[in-house]
Amino acid sequence: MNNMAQKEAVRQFKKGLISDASRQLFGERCYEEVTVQDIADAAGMGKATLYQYFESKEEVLFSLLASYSRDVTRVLESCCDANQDPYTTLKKVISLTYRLYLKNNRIFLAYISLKRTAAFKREWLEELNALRERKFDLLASVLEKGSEQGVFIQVDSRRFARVLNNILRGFSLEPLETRQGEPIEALGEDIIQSIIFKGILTDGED
Amino acid sequence: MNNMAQKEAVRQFKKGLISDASRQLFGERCYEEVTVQDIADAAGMGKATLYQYFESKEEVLFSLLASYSRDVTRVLESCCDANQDPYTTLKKVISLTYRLYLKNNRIFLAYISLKRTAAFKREWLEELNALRERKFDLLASVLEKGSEQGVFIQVDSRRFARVLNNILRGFSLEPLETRQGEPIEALGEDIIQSIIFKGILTDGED
Amino acid sequence: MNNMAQKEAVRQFKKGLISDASRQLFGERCYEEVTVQDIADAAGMGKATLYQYFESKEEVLFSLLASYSRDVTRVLESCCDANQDPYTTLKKVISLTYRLYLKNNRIFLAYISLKRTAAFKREWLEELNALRERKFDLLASVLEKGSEQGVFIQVDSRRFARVLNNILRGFSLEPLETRQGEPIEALGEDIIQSIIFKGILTDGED
Amino acid sequence: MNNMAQKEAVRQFKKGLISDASRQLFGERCYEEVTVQDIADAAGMGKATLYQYFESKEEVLFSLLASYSRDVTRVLESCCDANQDPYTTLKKVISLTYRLYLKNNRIFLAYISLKRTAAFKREWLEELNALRERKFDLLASVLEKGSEQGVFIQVDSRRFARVLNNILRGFSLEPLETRQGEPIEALGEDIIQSIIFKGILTDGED
DNA sequence: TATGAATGAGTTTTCATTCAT
DNA sequence: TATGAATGAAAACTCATTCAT
Repeated sequence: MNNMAQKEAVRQFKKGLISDASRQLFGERCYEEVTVQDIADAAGMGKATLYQYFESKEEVLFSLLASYSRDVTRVLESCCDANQDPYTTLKKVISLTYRLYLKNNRIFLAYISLKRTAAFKREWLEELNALRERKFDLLASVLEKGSEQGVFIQVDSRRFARVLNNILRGFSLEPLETRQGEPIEALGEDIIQSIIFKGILTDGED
Repeated sequence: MNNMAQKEAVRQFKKGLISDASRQLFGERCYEEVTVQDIADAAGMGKATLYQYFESKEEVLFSLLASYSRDVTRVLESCCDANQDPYTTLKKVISLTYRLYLKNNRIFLAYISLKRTAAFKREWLEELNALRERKFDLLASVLEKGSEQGVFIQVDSRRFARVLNNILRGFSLEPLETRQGEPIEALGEDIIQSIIFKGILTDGED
Repeated sequence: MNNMAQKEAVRQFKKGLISDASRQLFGERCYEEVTVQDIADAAGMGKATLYQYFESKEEVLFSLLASYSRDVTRVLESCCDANQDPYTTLKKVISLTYRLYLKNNRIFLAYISLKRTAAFKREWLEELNALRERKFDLLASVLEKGSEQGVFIQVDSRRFARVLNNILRGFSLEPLETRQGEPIEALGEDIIQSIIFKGILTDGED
Repeated sequence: MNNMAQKEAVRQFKKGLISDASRQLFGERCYEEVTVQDIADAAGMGKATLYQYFESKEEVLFSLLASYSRDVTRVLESCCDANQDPYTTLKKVISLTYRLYLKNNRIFLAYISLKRTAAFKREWLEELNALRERKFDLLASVLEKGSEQGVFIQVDSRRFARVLNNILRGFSLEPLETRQGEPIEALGEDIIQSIIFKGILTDGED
């Protein structure tokens, strides 16, 4: 019978409730400030119930990180599959990646804080590192293709990927730095794209 | 009398001991992981003594942030004063700012977490915001000058400054994201400079 | 109708499954360390099902204690019935009782801890006390018979029974005190019997 | 200056307050039932203060166990030093050891429960094992001397010591088994001594 | 002024028991 | 009847901050 499958579906649905609640909360406040009780309340369940789905508060964060990383990878994969010219591909990559980064900026911050602690399991770290590697592989492949075609400059594509990643990360953190409640006019994607592609010089000086 | 000035000097010296110790510790571990006891030990004094110089752990962080922001401002000011061509000036600005950001990346992270909390006094926030404004003013002035001279592209110089700041911030956080103990070959300043100035396109496409 | 009896038989059978499982577990780990989930798992049923047969974890322990006490009583009764000479009878009593104590030493420990708590029902305590009384009656009767026949020393047979009980209890706890994994050569029953019967003096000093 | 010594003395005094309070509480209720808050309250201090003197609840128990074991050892040493005939010595040993065991019976029980857990540090176990060894050495030496002089029976003195220890332990636990509030007339030491020395047979049967 | 000592508020996690199917 | 899921109560422990000397 598909009783088993249904059970698992329900279970995944409930895990989803917890994930959604925590995603929301971690998006508003930082990891340490959000208590397990908060998450349970927001997910509409008892605190102990949460522990039936996640073994610890850290695992809740991990599941969010993994899901977010998988999203990034998926986005990159679909961009690559599209098989367009490197320039168009990269424009899309930048746009989609930036939006994902922006949405999860506080979770990324929590990751940086927690990954060194003992509570953060080695296997989680390895899974996230693997996803990270995959991300860089995909990013590098796009860049390499562009280099080969003479569209992008010639640089070690791996370093190139790191550069791109760092730039996007930097942009994604800006909203956290500026005072909440005083929303600065968002930095349009156009300017980001422009800088990345063309730099700030008007002309080939240097 | 001179006695008063001397006392104040001693006081500032002791505050400096605490600042130095905490700068060191916050550079190694994240804000939450460093205890007040750790700082007091590293500063060579009792825990209670620390509270004679700073009203709270948060104020210690604030003082570090303020000092670091003032350093950035000072760097920018000296670059501007040098009165060189915009391109040379900006190269220096990027190099020096990036280094300061890199050195204080963990402190910046703590700032993001804490600035919204009640423990972080409004007046501190205002002081830091003022320093931030000053930084952007200086950055924008450099960029504007370059734009006027036709060396840099024409963009709202304020947005331009934010772009630059975000990019440098992004690069400065990379060491925190990569797995400790597996030191990646650092991303040279040259590539950062190159991207910022010239972008990644080989040629004026788009 | 027979249906009723059969139902009750099934019920008793299931209770037996739980008892057997818990006896096994309480023999390996202490009461607090064994969870209700552990017992249910070992008994091959759901946790909630267990509560259809026992009202609480404490009652599971109680049933074990009662069963064990009844075993002791039964052993004593059979020894007395055998109608052998007091010395032979007592030797058998000591041997069999010691073995039962040894096997249930951890359960006895749990009993001591729990019997004062509110969760341990007064009626259970009374039932166990009654069984205890019965045990002492039987023990005392054996000893008294021996005293009357001049084989055993003359002491208040009730106190005598307590002495015997305490000595056997003491021996039965030794395996719990010694470091697990470093199994000491077990203290043979012979030496226990010898001490109890003849003491440690070679000769009637004092 | 003896400032340092005085500080240490005060510290030891405070540790003593905690030890005394916990000894009292662990004597009344079992280890699990006594909370850290209970101990702190009884010692007249805050919960966190207790953690300045002991690193964990387990360490409080350990210190009690160690102190009690040292007491036993000290008693045995003083008995041996007295250099009296083995019989007199052993009588004293039994009497004093029994009293110490009786006083600490519930703590001993807690030890049995906890020693296998991870929270109970290996070094504590080793220290207690060493004290235990020392106890058996002393006990064995008394018994051996008696055996050599032909006063006590000839048995491997080490096994002999274990026998004695087990018997005394058994007696010491009786008060825990009987229903509190219904104090049975205590089993006099005379009968314990008598059994140990002369056994229960009137005469050399077997 | 300098400081060790004291502390309460707060957090994660476990587990026996009940509920809903 | 059988059971997985839900849960509140409880407990150990930490740490920034204050107190007393």
